[in-house]
Amino acid sequence: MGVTKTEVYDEQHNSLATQLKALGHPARLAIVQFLINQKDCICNDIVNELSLAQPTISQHLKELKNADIIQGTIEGKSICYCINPKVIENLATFFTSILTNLPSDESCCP
Amino acid sequence: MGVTKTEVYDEQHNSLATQLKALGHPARLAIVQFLINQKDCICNDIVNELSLAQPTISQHLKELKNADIIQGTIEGKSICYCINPKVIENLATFFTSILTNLPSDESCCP
DNA sequence: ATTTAATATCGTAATATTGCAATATTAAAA
DNA sequence: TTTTAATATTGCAATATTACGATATTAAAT
Repeated sequence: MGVTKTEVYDEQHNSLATQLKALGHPARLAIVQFLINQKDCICNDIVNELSLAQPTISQHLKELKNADIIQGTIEGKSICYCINPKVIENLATFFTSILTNLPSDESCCP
Repeated sequence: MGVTKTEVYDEQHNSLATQLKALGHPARLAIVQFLINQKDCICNDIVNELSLAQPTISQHLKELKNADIIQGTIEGKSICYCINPKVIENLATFFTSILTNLPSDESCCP
């Protein structure tokens, strides 16, 4: 039916999935990378960085914002976007905690 | 046009995106969680854990395997799946490195 | 050899995503 | 006030994803 059955999972998995899904596109990763590389968070000219049309990038930005990965405010005729450190911290914690919970014996699946 | 323009991005972003996308679904996160909770990697009965039909879970497992998140071998009439620690390590590193590269001044985007 | 149990594959319907041209919005600049 | 520049929204076509019933595969158990 093409629609994810979110009601079947717990809230933690659903929100994590939303964030990971938002980052699961190379354009959005490239945008995040670009935001990191910027010293201050003047996030102009993303369009010139990527070989995508402006509406496409705008759409990707919207999705990143919906997933709370980035946050932004309007600054005159441009926009100031930057990364939401909370979410990144959340994700970093998630993966490192998986790592620590993995069995040390890696030979179980040859 | 509905198709991601992978040729526009570098290889690092493309492969990272593949992994994140694979994890960007609550069912697949739940599967990963289940695999972690299992002490040894006998990964049976996932179907009974989730409220999804068996073909659906099989499909999700396939995607996790394609993205190299899990690895498995056939064990008689069942299958032994477990997590690929390399990829998780890779993702953990990615997010922690973002964290360290973030400006300490978080007040740039109010 | 037949049955059983676990998983995979096929086919298909419903829905979501991707990308962009055209157009709208908005606020600074002229 | 008109222009300009940056970004957002709309609409749409192409493609991908999600979910599952039906069926196939496979190897152990009977």
